[in-house]
Parts: sequence; C-alpha cells; structure tokens
Amino acid sequence: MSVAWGSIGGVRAAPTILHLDMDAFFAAAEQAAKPSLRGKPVVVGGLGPRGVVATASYEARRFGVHSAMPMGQARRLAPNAAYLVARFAFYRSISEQVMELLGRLSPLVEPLSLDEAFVDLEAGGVADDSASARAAGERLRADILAATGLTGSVGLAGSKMIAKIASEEAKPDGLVLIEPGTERELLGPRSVRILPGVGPATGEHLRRAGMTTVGDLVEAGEDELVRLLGKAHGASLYRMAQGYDDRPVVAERDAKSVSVEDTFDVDLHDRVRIRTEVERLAERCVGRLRASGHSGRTIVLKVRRYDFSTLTRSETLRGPTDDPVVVREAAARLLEAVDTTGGVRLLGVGVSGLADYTQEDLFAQFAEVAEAAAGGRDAGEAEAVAAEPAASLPGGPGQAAPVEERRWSPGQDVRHAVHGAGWVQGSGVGRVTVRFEEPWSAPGRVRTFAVDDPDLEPSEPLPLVRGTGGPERSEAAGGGAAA
DNA sequence: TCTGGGGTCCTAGGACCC
DNA sequence: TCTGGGGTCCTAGGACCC
Repeated sequence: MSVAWGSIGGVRAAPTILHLDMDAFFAAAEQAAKPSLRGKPVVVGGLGPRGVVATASYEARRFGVHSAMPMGQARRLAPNAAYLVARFAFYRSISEQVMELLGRLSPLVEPLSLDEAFVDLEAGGVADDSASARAAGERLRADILAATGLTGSVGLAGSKMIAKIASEEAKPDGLVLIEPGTERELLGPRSVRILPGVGPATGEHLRRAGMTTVGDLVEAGEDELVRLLGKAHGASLYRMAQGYDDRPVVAERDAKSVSVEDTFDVDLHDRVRIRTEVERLAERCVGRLRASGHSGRTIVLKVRRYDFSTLTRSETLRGPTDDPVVVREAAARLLEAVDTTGGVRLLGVGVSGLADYTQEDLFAQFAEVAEAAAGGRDAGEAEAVAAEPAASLPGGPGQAAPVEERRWSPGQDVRHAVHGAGWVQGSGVGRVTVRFEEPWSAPGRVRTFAVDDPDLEPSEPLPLVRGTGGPERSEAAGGGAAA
C-alpha cells in the first residue's frame, strides 16, 4: 500500500474531519426559549396517547427518560418534568443558523439531521493539523453559543466514524480530538454497539456468536463476519472495527424518497375512513414531493396493524409523476389488497424512484413514455401514463391545508393583547394556562384564561438571542401527529 | 398509557432477457 | 433431456439512524 497524501488505511494523518452534535437539541432549544425551564427536566415529543420522546433534557435523563421512549413511560419516571410538543419549524430555524456557521468553515458540510453534521476542515482550508483543528472546533463552539445560546459538542478525527465517536465522548458541551493512529487501541475494548450500523439486532447476533467488543470483531476476521452478517454488512463492519473508514464528507445528497405517515390515537376500523386517510396522506405526500422539486415512479403504501405488524405494498408506474390524482389512485389501489381486519394504527404513503424533472423535462419524458406505451401491450397503463404529465402541468405546488380547530398545546407560543409573549403551559376544562416570558427575560408569571379568550392568539417563536435574525418564517405551529 | 416520523441501505426471490 | 448463467428490475421486508 502506498502512503498517499497523508492518508493511511482510509484515515487521514490529521484530525480534520469534524462532527458537530448539538446537546439535547430540541429540549435545549425549549429551555433557551423558556427561562422558567432552565435547569429543569424537559421532555419534547408527541403528546398524544401514542407519543414517544424525541429529546429529553439532561435533567430529565437523570430520571431515566431517553429518546424513543413511550411518553407514558416517561411520565411515570419523571412526573414533574415539563412535557412539550416538538416545534420543528423553530428547531429548523436554529439549525439553519448553526449550519450557516459550519458553512463558513468549509464548502464540504454534510448535515445528518437538524442537530448534527460533518465538516471537512481540510477542504475548507481552516485546519491541517491537530492544533489548527482543535482551534477551529473551539471557535465553532463559541460561535454557536453566541449566535444561538445553545451548546454543541465537537468530535475531531481522521475519519467520519471516529469523529462521531469523539463527539459522543465530548458530550455535553465539550470537544474531543482523537489523534490518527490511536483508533485501534481506542476501539478495541469498546462495545460493538458504538460502531455505526450495529443496532439491537446485529448486536444480539454478534453476542450470540461470542463477540461483544470491537476487538472481538477484528479477531474473528472478515470471512467470519461476512458469513454471519452478509457480504456488505460484514465487510464494512470488519473495516470499521479496524478503524478504517474512508467515506468522504459529501455536501449534497439527492433525496431518494418522500413519505408521510400518521399514527392514530385510536385504531381505525372503518374501511371508508381508512381509505379517506390514505387519500389525504397521498395528497400531503405529493405536496412535499412537489415542494422538493421532484416527481417519482414508485408509490408505496404502509400499513401498521393493531398488533404492530407492519406491511408495505408498492406499485411502479411507467413514468414519474407528481400528480396528486395519480398518486392518490395508486395508493387507493394498493389499499384494496390489504386486509385491515382487527384495526389499523398507522397509515403511510410514500413516493420513491425520484426524478428531479422540471416541468419541461417532464414533457420530454412524457413523449418517450407515451411512445414506449404505444408499442406495449397494456393499453390501460399507457392511458394512465398519458394522463400524468398533462394533469400535473396546470396545478401549482400550493395545496389547501385542512382547517383545524384551535387547540392549545403545551409549549406552543402565544401572544396576549395585554400581557405580551408567552407559551402554553397546559390546558383543560375550558381553561388555558400561559406563562409570560421571553428568551431574554427572567422566569415569568403564570396566568389562566378561558380557552376562547379573544385576547389570546398563537404566535411565532421569538429568536433565542436578541438581535440575531432568528426564525424568518414558520409553518403552522404545532405540527404534532394528532389526527 | 407500549412502541413517532422521516429517512437510508441491504437482501432475497421471481420475472424477464440475452 | 438432471442443474446454465448473469444482469436488471420489481416487490417486500428488515435493520438502522436521528
């Protein structure tokens, strides 16, 4: 093997790959927005009967609450925590501020989610050794705190995998740099579960084969891992276990699918209602598809039954579509073949096989497909294809949002004509309790109103740091899964 | 008061084609 | 008259991640 340009075995010679992970992001954002919650247990997630925890603040984690835990269980563990709806538009606006700071370090920024990203510091020319990388990382943490009031943890290493492990190690509010060359001794004694791609199932699989540490995997050898886990998974795990990881930081990745799904508060039994929900989901899905500038060929219906068994049915069209009618009808067809006896807890509709055709390109595609269809056997299908692009042209991306009755959700931003900005602390029996405070104020006072008090109205989130742009716009507040 | 929502990637079998 | 093989597309399901 030749030593090419300071890279050995897929790991850089300098720790110039940075992984940023914001600390307890959703919960920390809520604490920053709501002074009375600072230092207190806060749980953000779905508040319905079937909700789960999205993020728990560090104070709540001490009670054993963690992500993906059913809300009911969280409430039992931490009955005095604040339970708040997830306000994604708000988190997105903070995320954009953070990503903008990352963009100043390098053109190669790879977001993994709202609160996580890789940055290639070398490509940005801001670091070429340990000292400069550490300085860039600390500067970034300070900039994020100044711009958003939130803390993030930074991992620095010669590869993505190790940088991510480093940021985990750095939490909360820290920075860890792992010197290239020390990966194997670091990984050896650790649980196999720290490797990306090893979840509960693979972890259990490996445990039954007598492997619990990363060192065990190296010792077992590639052939054994491939035999156990399959070609792709086994081979990549063997490389990871040795600390080899040459995956580049990739700035732009094309979306492969778009989907929406809803879990219902109570199982659906009525076939007509189920069909109506599928059609609504199909339309929501197309709204998102169009907003992203895509069309797609494969329509997927997802059904989770009363017993949590989940199935998908899919249908591939002869050409890509972004026509709500076509997607809705395909989804309805797929539903016909699904047995829903016993009830349905979740329905979902997705589109994959995406093409980023502009409308003009869609015309070209149309001509091609129509031609192919003319020579084909199935006249019915050809007709359906012919209907797609034509129908999709006049309609704009705007879709009518269903009018929903106003309900006050815990955590929601409101404004009162007399008392100013605040947030809903709770509601029930015709009353709504509001705490009046702002991100930069002292903890505020609580007042109670009638739910239909005309002086009280939903409002936009306030920026966390005074005078810094903040959220420019937000989608309808709430965004919970409640049907 | 058991288990969200949005994604990605991989595998495996059958159809179909050369 | 065993059992041909390889490539690609489609469908369904599963594991994993945040």
